[in-house]
Amino acid sequence: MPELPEVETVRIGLSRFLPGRVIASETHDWPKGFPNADADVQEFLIGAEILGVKRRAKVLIIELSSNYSLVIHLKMTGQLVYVGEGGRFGAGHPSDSLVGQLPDTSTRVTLTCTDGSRLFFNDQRKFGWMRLLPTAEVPNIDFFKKVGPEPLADDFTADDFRERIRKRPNGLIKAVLLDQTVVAGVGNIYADESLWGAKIHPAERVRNIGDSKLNTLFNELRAVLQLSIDKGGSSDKNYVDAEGKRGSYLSFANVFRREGKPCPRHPDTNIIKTRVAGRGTHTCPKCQKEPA
DNA sequence: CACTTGACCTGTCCGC
DNA sequence: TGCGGACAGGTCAAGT
Repeated sequence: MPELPEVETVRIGLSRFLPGRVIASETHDWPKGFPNADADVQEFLIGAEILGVKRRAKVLIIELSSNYSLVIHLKMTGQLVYVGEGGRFGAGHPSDSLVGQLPDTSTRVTLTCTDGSRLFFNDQRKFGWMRLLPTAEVPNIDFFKKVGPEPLADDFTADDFRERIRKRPNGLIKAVLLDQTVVAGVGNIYADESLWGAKIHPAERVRNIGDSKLNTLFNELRAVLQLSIDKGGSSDKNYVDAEGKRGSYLSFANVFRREGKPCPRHPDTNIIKTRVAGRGTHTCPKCQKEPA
């Protein structure tokens, strides 16, 4: 579920709560998702102070004073929820929250700090993972060696974007956008939203898309990602931020999960849902012309 | 090599 | 109400 804006929203939240806290204990029952040896956990996690929380692509990195880091991928249904010593932080309207009392049946890992606050790693579908690694080795994991540039980085330009996209001339543009080695952090929601913004059909081959369209796509992608971060990400079923709260981006979405509703540009034309590159795909048949 | 498809899991929703 | 099948926001491995 979580794409770049959701993971970034979690990072921002965790950065407010975690630094300075010291990990007192850890429990998990999930050898596949968190396979580190108990001895490493004892030596490098327990007693360590949390220094900071970083993000690269859709991966979170919690840096520890032991010179180790927790590296976490939420995949489709992962959540990282922090519960302060006095209970949940930021308890707003119940409708803001998608999680109840924790731990629950989806809780895979629980970290307890010396002040009694806790961090829960929940993951209903168990696709996510967590690794305790030496901080110096984090950039060397396979995923980071292959992953593309951050689309919101100041030095990432439209020229860079086109150059990377054009290395895959025969690819469907949506499949290329979703490929993490081309650009980091784009998933199904923001692929559909940015392609609608640029009026490009997701099944169009890259070689059939002109430079000006790719430039528009670059601008739309960055705008959509930034807007979603500003709105706290997209919550459909599972995603919540570090306080267990929903994000509101989907109420601003133009096509995603809006099948059967009118296209914002064409009130007389309804959004349709199809399948492109093996993924559910939302388009306006009027402004995104299907390739011949 | 470039591209596509299925597998990994669990839960939910939809049609019969 | 019960049951089977399709589907869900991500990545990899294996297939063509």
